[in-house]
Amino acid sequence: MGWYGPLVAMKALTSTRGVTIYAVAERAGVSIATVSRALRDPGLVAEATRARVEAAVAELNFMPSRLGRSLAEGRHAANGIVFPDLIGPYYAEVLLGYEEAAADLGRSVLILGTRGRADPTAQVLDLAGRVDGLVVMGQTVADDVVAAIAASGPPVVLLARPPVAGADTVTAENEAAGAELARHLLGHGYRRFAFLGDPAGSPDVAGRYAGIAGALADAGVRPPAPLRCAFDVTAGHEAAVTLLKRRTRPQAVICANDEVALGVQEACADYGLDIPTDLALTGWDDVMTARFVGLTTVRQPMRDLGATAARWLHDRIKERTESAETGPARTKVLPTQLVVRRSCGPHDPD
Amino acid sequence: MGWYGPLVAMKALTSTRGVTIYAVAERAGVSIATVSRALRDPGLVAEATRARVEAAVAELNFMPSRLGRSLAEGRHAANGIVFPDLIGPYYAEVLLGYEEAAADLGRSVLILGTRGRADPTAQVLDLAGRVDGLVVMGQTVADDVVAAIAASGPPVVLLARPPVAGADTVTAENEAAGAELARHLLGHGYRRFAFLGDPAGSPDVAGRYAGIAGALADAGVRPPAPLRCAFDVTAGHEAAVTLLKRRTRPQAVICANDEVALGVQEACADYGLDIPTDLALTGWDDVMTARFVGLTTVRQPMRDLGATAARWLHDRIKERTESAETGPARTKVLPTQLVVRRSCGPHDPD
DNA sequence: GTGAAAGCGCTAACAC
DNA sequence: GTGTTAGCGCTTTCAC
Repeated sequence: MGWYGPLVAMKALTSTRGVTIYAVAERAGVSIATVSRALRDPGLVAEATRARVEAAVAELNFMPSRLGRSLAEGRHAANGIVFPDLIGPYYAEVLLGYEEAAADLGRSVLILGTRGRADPTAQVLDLAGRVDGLVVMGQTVADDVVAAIAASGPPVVLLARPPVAGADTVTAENEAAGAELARHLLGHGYRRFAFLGDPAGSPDVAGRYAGIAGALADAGVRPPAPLRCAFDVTAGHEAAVTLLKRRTRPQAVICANDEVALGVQEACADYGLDIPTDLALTGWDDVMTARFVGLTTVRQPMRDLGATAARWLHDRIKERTESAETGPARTKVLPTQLVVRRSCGPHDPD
Repeated sequence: MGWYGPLVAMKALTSTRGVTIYAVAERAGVSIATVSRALRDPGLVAEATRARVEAAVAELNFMPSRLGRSLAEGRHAANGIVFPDLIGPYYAEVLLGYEEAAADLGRSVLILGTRGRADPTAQVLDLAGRVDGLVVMGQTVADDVVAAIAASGPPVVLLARPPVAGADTVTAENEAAGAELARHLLGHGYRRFAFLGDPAGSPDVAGRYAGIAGALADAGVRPPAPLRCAFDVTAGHEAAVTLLKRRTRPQAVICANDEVALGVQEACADYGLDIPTDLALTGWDDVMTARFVGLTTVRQPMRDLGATAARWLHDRIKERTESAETGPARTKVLPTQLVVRRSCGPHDPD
């Protein structure tokens, strides 16, 4: 904005803290209204006046207060995003896509991780009061909270979470990809499966499991009950230990995400089991490690998820600003892609 | 705060948008001052009055405006953080540590990625105007901008970046760990080294290179000139291709971070070179993939970096609020740890 | 082209 | 214990 001229200049006069528009006006010998105009639309002010204002701004090192401005304008020029956690590459990538797109649209980004806190409601509501629009990911707050915000707070876009009335929703394809993955494994000849992950813990996982179970059932194979575990390497490792102790061992282990699969891989190493010879293994997300260890997985467009959410939010905010009609809630499902590597078994080199 | 009772309630009366403290006061039959008191220090208000206020708050679904509150209080209750990028696990982990600690201290977090934009100054200054304290990481903005903010804006804590007058600094140990790494490799018997990464592009890398070069020189080995490359897998891959074309091949390749090393590993696979037989390889950071591919590296306390910065910032903010004396700038170097795995060569099983 | 003044929604003296 | 009122720093009619 204004004060990037004599950067290493003054800090005297008004004791530096809080150089207000009044000080600038006084120094320039004009009214605060003129200063405001000169700053936000120089065309409205006479050449000479503007020069004086600019000089005063530079000399006083003036930076308009965002708070004052926002209060007067009735907007924050900021967006928020709520995510369950930041552990693992998935959320970081989504966040990256979101921040990038939001910044391009000239908006600051506020983040809030709920990391399984008992009741993040208060924090989410607080966040809602700081932004012009809010993205809510996965299992972070209850539907009624989302609905309440969407109804009487800023617009909300849901990410990787089932739709709620009044909010747009962006997700990645889960069910069809799950089915495709299952069919691929069936093609390898496997008939005994295990599923590691908690469908109840995440809408995404629920979708993946549904697709997998459906495809297996269609092939006359009884879908495995999910072996519930958290979303990280340690949980996967532990779940695998449980699994490997059972009397009949599965031929293929399908995991809710890549990190769980990596935990399984660790456990197999401990037990002297070779992947894929002794056990086929698949993950989900296609994080960097998956590529380096040859893990078969399903790639999600993580950055795109974030970027799409940012753009949709922007639409809604504009809609409101221009007091246009509020369009109906939108839904978008971004495509995912099966990535076959060596962990699911041998393939003909073609 | 107030309005989490009848969540799915009203949205009428004041057209839902902007239920102010005046509306609550009117409905409760009291003054706005009383409403304010009832909300922020119930003890100051008579039992019966408070009940009426609370009822009004609930019925109107009132949520105090952050903007109004912040303007009156003269604080944002928010912290900011500026980072070069969010690609790769490193920054995400630091951010995680920061957000977590900040949230525990009751502060919201604003993020800003500069991702190599030409001049992020304006954005950083804008951010500075939205927060009570700011963390600035690595190579994002010039020193004079940092100094200007620290002098006449909110307190600043520097992260993974050389000290600037007026700001605290938190970094991870680089030089000593670099030396230790180099000595370890010398212990393997290697004498021909390569260094992949750009010391000029990051203070961290500069420190690592300095430590490595020093230790090599001490051992009578001429330090390699850095083969400059960016901080990601692709860059590492490309740099490795250049390197492997040279007439004399190094015995050990030391990389500025893990992702560069992973790129080298890829390139070696393409060239049919085995690690560590044909080439020893090391990274830096100890990201998840490093563990799974057996990469020797140096572990950084990434979350701790973020958490420490958050706490220091909190100290400074409190200092200012309580108009206490401003203590002298602090500096902290968090310890790092050499993690030896198979990529640097065979070790005696002990 | 410029100034005066009315807010934006809240907090905190200061009275009563 | 409660009400009045003066800001907090800016934007934006409405006059001149």
